[in-house]
Amino acid sequence: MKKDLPKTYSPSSFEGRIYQEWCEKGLFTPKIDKKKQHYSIVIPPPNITGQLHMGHALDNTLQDILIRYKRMKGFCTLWVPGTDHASIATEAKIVEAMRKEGLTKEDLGREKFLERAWAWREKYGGRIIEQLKKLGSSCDWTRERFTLDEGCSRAVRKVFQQLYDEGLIYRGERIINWCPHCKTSISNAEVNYEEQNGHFWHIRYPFVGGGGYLEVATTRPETMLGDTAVAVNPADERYKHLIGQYLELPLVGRRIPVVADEHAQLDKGTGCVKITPAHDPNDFEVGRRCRLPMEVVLTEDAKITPNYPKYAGMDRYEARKAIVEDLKAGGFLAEVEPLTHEVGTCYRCGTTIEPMVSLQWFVRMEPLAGPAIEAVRDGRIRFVPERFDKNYFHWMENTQDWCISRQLWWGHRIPAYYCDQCGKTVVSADGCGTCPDCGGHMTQDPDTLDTWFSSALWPFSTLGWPEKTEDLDYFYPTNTLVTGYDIITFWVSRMIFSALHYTDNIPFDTVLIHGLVRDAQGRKMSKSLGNGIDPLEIIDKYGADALRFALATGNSPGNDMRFSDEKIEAARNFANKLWNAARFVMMNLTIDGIAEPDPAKLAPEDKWILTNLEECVKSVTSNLDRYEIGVALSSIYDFVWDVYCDWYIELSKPSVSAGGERGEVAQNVLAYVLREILKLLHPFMPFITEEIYQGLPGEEGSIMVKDFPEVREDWIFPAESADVARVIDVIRAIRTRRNEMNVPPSRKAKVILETKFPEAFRGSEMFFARLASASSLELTEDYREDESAGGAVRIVTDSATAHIPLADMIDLEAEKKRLAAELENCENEIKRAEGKLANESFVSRAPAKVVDAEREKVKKNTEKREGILAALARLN
RNA sequence: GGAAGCAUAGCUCAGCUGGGAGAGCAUCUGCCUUACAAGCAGAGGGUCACAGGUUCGAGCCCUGUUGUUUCCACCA
Repeated sequence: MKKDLPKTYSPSSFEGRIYQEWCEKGLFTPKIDKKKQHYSIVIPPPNITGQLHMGHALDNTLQDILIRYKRMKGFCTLWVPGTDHASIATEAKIVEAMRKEGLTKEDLGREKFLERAWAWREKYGGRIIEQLKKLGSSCDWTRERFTLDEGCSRAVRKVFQQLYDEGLIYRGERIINWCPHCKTSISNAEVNYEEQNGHFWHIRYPFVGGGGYLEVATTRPETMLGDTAVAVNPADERYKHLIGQYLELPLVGRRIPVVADEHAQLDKGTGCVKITPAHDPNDFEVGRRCRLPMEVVLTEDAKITPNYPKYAGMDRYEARKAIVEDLKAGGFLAEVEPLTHEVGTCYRCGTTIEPMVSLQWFVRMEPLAGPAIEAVRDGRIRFVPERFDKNYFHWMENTQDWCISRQLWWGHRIPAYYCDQCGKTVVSADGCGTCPDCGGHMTQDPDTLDTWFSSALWPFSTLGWPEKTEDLDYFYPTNTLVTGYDIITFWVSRMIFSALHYTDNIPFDTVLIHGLVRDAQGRKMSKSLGNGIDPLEIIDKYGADALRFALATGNSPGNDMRFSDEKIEAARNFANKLWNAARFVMMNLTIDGIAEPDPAKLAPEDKWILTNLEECVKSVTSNLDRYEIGVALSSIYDFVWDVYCDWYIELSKPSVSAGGERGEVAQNVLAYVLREILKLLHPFMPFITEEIYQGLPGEEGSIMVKDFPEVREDWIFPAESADVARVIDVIRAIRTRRNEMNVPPSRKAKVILETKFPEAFRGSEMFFARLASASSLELTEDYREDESAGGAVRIVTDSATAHIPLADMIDLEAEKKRLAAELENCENEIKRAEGKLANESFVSRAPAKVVDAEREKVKKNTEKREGILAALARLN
């Protein structure tokens, strides 16, 4: 129903209401129609501990734009929402909260702890969902999922068992990354390397029974307690003869052999490497090759074990100090060099990780990686922008086995059971109470799985897999996955190999990668810097539409962007502009519905705006189809502001106020184009477009389920458009001239237009009156100076010369100069274009379109030159 | 040690398959022209990092250089 809009644009007054209406009408829930093509997206599930930040806002804005666009394009669309249990992050928060109460996990016990965790999830898990709603996300909330819900858990257990049965999951003692703060193993992908200042300590290891020493160098002297050998390269002439001899480990007194191993490099350090198989990944490998014993010297909180009474209980850094002191005192320390090196840290808490030998579960990656690489290589899955596939290939090709067990309680408990009596291991998705061999009691593995193990299944577990559900059948594989480049290795790659292995299908066909949202200075937003911008505050102040606009505009796939006050203000201003344009249209509407414009009745300016609209539709559509969301949006911005508002609304005013049939036609075109604009813009700015749409006369239902504009080739009118462009050119030229001469708009003046295109200007009196301060407009093909007027200002375009009798304002000399400059300009243009056209190979090789454009330039500039020369002649 | 991105107006960034460089903000000038001062009408401002190459034609493609950011990697 037609209604007038409030005078000021205040998004907070309608955004909440509109979102609620969409929900109540169930518009986010698709009706499965097998005749229609599906388009589905699964949300990258935010952590339940999380609050909406700018990264989420960007990620979800992009997804919502795609989903809304496809929905309007007639696809059966589904956007599956949900949250991630985020085992480490959540458990850490709960432990932290408990610590404030003076409690530990162990005080509570597993069961009570999990009760707390679920309560936490109850309390905070919904928070981020509410925040996504404020952003306008059109997710199907009836299908909301959680990585730890029953369905996802079943999928996880099933996958685990299948992989185990196939021999792709194994349990073994390997060196893993241990976080002494989180007290769990983490995968290689979860380790961040940071440059740190350290030292290179050179230590002398004496030979057993005297006779000199070998010098080794290490960055971690405290691990020497666990040394079980020193390695030299078998090709190293300096040490070759010493292989097989024994050294006495300083401070400990253990006899350790000198072994030969390629790991020791001739040109590095002293060429001798101390080997600590239990606390270094390389040494672990050396230990296996040389069958060395493993000596564990650190506990799970990174303190020295009781086996070394002198240092027992010291944490690794204290122990380092003490041991260095003792080495020095014992005369074993040869040298200390300063050194910067990369140190692994926990991606969650930043603590320096400790490589340790530990019994853990692993996924064998090599057999899974091959097909995953193939799917991207053969184009079944495409990264946008393409360059990220290099990233992906590199990781996939070099990936090592994935450590999936975590010493945490919050998560999917590993479905492996061990017999208390005979030690048999049973892996079963359905649980196992008694030992199939001896009937003994089975105890389930206490560990849980890496959070990413369940997220890896997300695209199909959320659709019901392993059940054969209708959703899975219809919506899978999904189409676009939208995520940041920082998460390709953690998540995207794992979804790909998981999907290929379990569902025999790709999880999605396109991965749209976006960058990070940085602050106005280009810094990463972070808690420690305190430079984070809260999207919710932005929404409160400027509206969700403005936030979405600011995030979507001027940004291309894969690139970082900065967020600043200027950007969000510009976005809000655009919303305000649209609001006011709509307000103008509605104030002037007397028709009770919007009809298809009838070409027979249209004025040239109507045809001009429709032609421009079609160009805009073309640009928006093709750019959205190529995921160029920012470019698509700026096409709309330009059309709305520079074409529709600045020109068409102004050009339509005379018709609208004149009324009658012409008035109604103009009204209808105004409203029609506005409605198409709203549809084009709806995916980007859903709230304001819906609010305005609801006020249009004769429109029923929500804009979000209307058809997206299609290009209408029959509404492109090149001839009339060119004529209107001529009028606009002349008006612009007059404005510029008047501005230069400081003539106030209040001073009206007669305009005599000398033109060879009188048809183009016929009927444009009102345009010149309103937009070029003309008191009257006279058209002539053969201008003769009215001597009594005493001279006039001449304004020359390629299609007309405007003569304006503002004799008293003219500075003759300045006028001559200006015209001379314009003439020179014009002649340069002609020379340039003619030069090009004189070039034989240009004319023969360049496309006809380009050559014609050059010819057209010559023609236009030649016409313009004539006008300028005539104007100059009159000055003398 | 490998790999990638970026370098365009004072600032922040667009620039689609190569066909005479654009926006927002900032600056300057003039306007309350009843949709909008969150606005209107104008103006100024660029050797598209540098050096070569391919091409009739290069911001765009190729090579190298410089600066910068990021990712990956087991450096004792």
